[in-house]
Amino acid sequence: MDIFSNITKEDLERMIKCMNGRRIKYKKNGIILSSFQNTDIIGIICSGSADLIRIDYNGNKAVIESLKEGNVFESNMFNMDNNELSIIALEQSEVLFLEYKNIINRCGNNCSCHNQFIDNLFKIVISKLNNNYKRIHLLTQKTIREKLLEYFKFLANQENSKRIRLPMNYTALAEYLSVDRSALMRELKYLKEDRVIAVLDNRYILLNTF
Amino acid sequence: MDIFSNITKEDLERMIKCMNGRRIKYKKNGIILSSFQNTDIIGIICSGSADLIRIDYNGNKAVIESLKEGNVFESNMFNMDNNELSIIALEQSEVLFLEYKNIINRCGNNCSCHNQFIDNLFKIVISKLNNNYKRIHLLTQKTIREKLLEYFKFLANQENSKRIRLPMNYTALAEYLSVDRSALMRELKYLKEDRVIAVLDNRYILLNTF
DNA sequence: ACAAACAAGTTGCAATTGCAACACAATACT
DNA sequence: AGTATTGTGTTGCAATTGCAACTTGTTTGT
Repeated sequence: MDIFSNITKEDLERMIKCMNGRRIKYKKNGIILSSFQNTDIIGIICSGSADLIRIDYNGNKAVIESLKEGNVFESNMFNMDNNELSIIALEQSEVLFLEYKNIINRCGNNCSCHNQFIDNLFKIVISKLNNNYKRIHLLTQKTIREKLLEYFKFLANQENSKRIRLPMNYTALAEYLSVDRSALMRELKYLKEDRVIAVLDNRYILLNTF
Repeated sequence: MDIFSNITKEDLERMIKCMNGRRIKYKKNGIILSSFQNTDIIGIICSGSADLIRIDYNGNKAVIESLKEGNVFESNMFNMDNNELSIIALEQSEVLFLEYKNIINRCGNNCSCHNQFIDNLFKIVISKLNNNYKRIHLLTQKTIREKLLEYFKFLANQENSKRIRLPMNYTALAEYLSVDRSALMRELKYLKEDRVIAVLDNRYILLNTF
């Protein structure tokens, strides 16, 4: 899902001007956005990567969203609660900022590319929403076994096959499911012993139930 | 957050026509939308209430979102995965359907109310996203105690007071945090014993830490 | 006003899980 | 090529949690 899909290069350049676009470079650990600024903007990671993090009342940092090249963030979210949200560059990165009000209230030209842009943006946000619902579904499963099986079934459904490939390593999966890594490994072992799954080489898993 | 805020009644009526609006009444348990239909629409609950539910591979129903009067749902989400999502009326309800394509590609009139509508819609979706991130933050806490305290701190921050009012009952809270209700009650008791919180009459709680 | 339905509160016990502390394999770094 | 870092896999043990089975309040409906 690309924010610029179905938009020609010429239209794009014109539109970026129209939306008061500014490209800014950040060093590693640079603060791309924090709750203190409260401008409504849309940001696009042109190169590099960044994390959207929440700093909670105890000072703990939690990664809410990982942003990679081409990904989009919406600053509107920042003013919602008194939550301290920040976006931090993980490496040397370039970000394109667009003004929210110029996205919503388009210029007089009524260019169709602008509609396409809003369509893309809306679909990106909806897809984020959907990812969240999925994760919530997994997190609300009672046992690690259930979390794993539901996750595997998501993948199997997506790939339309009993043979699935994990898109992340076990350490990351444990974090995603919010369980202890060693406990996850143990449960995987039990699942193998019970012949519910078979782990093939590398990161491939075969589901015996579907 | 109202989808029609800052839009006059006259503009509204015009716009609804423009977006091919259709009002449909449903009986209790009526299917407002299911994954099988794949039209891109925005739905608004005019009266009554409904649940957005996921039916998983075992046939278990999980409520993803509770929709009340004035709330909005986006059917775009339905075509994302092979997930079986449905919206079911919980009581006699009326729903206004608007065509997504007519929302994005506006009519020639270039009316400002249309921009306002897109602004409202976008902010609603962003606020849903934000609610999800909050819930994920709570669900990823390791212990019931941490879940409760983070939840209380959200509320205290929102109300800017150590004295908070729970917006739901304990049964609903246990479900929201995905923990056993009796275990939640037990943890509340421990929190009281440890003087971390004090439970006032009804549903008011006083936080001793902040 | 009464019953029925729902919510709060309690507790023993067993199952699940997190934690700590490892060994070992794979990858990345210089 | 050798070292440092990161990921995998294992296990004992203690802490947390879910479950079951209750009792006691509190609402709601007729």
